[in-house]
Amino acid sequence: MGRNTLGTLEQAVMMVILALGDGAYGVAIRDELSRRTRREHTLGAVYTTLDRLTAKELLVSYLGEPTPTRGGRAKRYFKLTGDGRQALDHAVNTRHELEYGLGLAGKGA
Amino acid sequence: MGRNTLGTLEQAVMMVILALGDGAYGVAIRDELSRRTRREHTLGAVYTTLDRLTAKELLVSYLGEPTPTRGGRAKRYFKLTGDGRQALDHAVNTRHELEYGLGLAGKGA
DNA sequence: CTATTTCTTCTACAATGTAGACTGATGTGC
DNA sequence: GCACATCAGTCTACATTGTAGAAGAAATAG
Repeated sequence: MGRNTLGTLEQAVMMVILALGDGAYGVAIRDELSRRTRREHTLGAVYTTLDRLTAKELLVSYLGEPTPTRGGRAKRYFKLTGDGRQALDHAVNTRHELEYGLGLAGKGA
Repeated sequence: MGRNTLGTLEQAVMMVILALGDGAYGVAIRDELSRRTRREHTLGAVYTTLDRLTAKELLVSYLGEPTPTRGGRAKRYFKLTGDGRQALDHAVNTRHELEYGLGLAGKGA
């Protein structure tokens, strides 16, 4: 139990959580993820990933207060753990190592 | 037939193929991949990925001449197709979109 | 108290990741 | 030629990730 290779979605979700700072809960993560990847993602897919990352202790979650809006039940917020941060950094480094020397684009549509 | 999300290994293999240019055949790909990711990969794992990418027409392969070294049988070389190049570029762009604004490291251990 | 909205959990299956055994093709040295 | 060491690629099987959609729980409005 130590082999740690993050999948594409896993990395994406972790990055989105960093981007959202506080306020990183299920629905918000899903929306920001869809926005940044220009692609729809279902809540189920996102939560599954969130759960697995939490099980691997790369994320931790805590419950917030319910907001006084209709249906505003308590949200579960997520943030990276030290291990999570480390795993993500490692993935980013590996990525750079792979891209090194290639003339890969970087412009969007 | 349109769903196109490249996995971590798939992207890595494609990048390594670009990095190797000509000379991108199984064993060489495995070695360069292991070197860049600082991690061992088995031939089986690499070939499986190579086959799947070929099936998706993101790669094409062609046989080379046998080299006159002991056991030097003919190698199967791989290169990206137009679709492959496009899929990789897309993945890279999405990645940048995700990293945008985060202060992610870039230095290795 | 039931309808509706917001958010989360559960279940199931498809796609990717990974390992290791197995097969085929060459040369080497007797 | 024959047994063997090498280099390369194929096949099989199972673990981990990706993805969807249905179901469940909490909250407010009326």
